[in-house]
Amino acid sequence: MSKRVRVRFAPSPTGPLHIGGLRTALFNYLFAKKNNGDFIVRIEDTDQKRYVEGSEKHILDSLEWSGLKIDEGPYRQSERDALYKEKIEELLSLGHAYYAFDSKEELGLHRKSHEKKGGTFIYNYHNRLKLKNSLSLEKDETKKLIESGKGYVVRFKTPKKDDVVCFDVLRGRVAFPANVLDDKVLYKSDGNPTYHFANVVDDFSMKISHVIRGEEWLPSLGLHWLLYEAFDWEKPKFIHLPLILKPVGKGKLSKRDGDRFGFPVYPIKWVSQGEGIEGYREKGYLPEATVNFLALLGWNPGSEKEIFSLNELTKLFSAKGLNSSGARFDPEKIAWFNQQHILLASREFLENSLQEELNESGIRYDISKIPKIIDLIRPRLDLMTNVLRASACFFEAPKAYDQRGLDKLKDNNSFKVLKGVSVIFQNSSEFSSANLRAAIQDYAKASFLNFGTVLGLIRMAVVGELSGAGLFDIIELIEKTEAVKRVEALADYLNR
RNA sequence: GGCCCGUUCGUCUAUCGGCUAGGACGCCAGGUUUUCAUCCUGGUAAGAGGGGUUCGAUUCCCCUACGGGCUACCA
Repeated sequence: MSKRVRVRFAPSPTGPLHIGGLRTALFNYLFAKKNNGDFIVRIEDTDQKRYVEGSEKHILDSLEWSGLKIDEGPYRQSERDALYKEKIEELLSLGHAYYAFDSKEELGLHRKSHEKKGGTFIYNYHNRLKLKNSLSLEKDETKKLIESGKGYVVRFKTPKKDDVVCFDVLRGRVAFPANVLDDKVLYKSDGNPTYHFANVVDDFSMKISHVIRGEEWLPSLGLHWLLYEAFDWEKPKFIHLPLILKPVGKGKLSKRDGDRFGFPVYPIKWVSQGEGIEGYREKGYLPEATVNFLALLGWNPGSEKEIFSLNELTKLFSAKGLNSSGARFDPEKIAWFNQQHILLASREFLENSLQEELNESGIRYDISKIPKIIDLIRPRLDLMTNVLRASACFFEAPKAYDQRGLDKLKDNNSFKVLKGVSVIFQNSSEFSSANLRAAIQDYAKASFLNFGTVLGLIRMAVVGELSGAGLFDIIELIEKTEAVKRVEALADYLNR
């Protein structure tokens, strides 16, 4: 029997979750669900300086909105201090770690002087004996420094070897020359573990089977690998996901790109210091569409199908379909996914969305007409935020007329034509779409009018612009009194 | 600078050595809808460059170029 699949999404609460983070969470989730495993969330809050109030909530709310259900957690590293203390003691006694007393200033100086010479300062076996630490100092000196309260860090004692050979599921063998790996700080002088240490300890203690994370972690794989070996722990499998790149220009997608390109970078709204930045949810995107788009950015199902629900994705997902190169974020494609998912959305959902908007705006409506309205506006809906706009003509007379459209349409005869239409409407015995259409058709023919022009005028009267759902369907729905009123209104407007 | 990863249409991608290089978004044209949208049909457009290996390379290897990431007592 193979090991139970357990994956984790491990964000740090240093700000809102962005769309790239959501994708990492999504791939973890899909992998877990596909393999009947557990999706665990762990908040990596070991750096109290960078902690941002509200970000943990934003992360969790974003996951919930996206439909990613957490099986375990959220754990918080800040609540697991005892574990890390125990493990660092263990590593120290194993001789794989040591105390270091070099000040930040001293290290900064070293770094600077190396940089000047075009090199990089690396703290490891080739120079650690020349630096201030428990390996270079006498035992009692070390003890004195520890007890002095001036602060110390615990560093990893990188073994002296040629190559650290690691394996990544997507990339295969990845080797790092050991001499470029430095003795990373494992425990900070503030008494907290660093990311690297807490991360490895937690992944092991939580029995994580697959570490699925962003490619930005690939360079630290060597360190993590050595850490597992130092503890003699069995390693998880590692999958480093390619990064999401900006739509245009250089670099990876960042939190500031949203403003610049005019598309959201957060799943849901982020509020800080009274200022809110809208997310996909607020901009009218469906979570299904957002998830679908993200899933296909760097992964493919091996077929030509593209539209999937989250549930379908959990059945189809395979790490094999993951690819290893960075992908540019395409706002136009996510818009298309949204449209496709609106086309597929349940009637109830769309009805409720419309009713909510109507209630909020205080618009009175006939509930029995809602289903028909949804049918008419659905293929015209791109963003959920447009439900009201798309259905406005069913509830209210146009507040204004599209002037350019009207100018093209109207002539000296328009007033008369509209009056004629008004009479036909009033005399219509069966006020149905088909009937009305036939009546107007006859009217145009008998009066030697261009049917399209007549239709345009009526549409202008009813909708206020030359677009929207089938004209006679709208008219049937708004019923005779309202239809006549609107036609008369435009006639009056033209007669002024 | 050093280390690591990557490179197929403008963008997301398929291809597990045999290719007339397939699909999707976008764009363009046509059709349906007397509008708009949806939908349908067609078109546009690609394996970075140079070396190998091979009967045959987009596919495997090397070099170069380009892109990306990392290089903190941040994650």
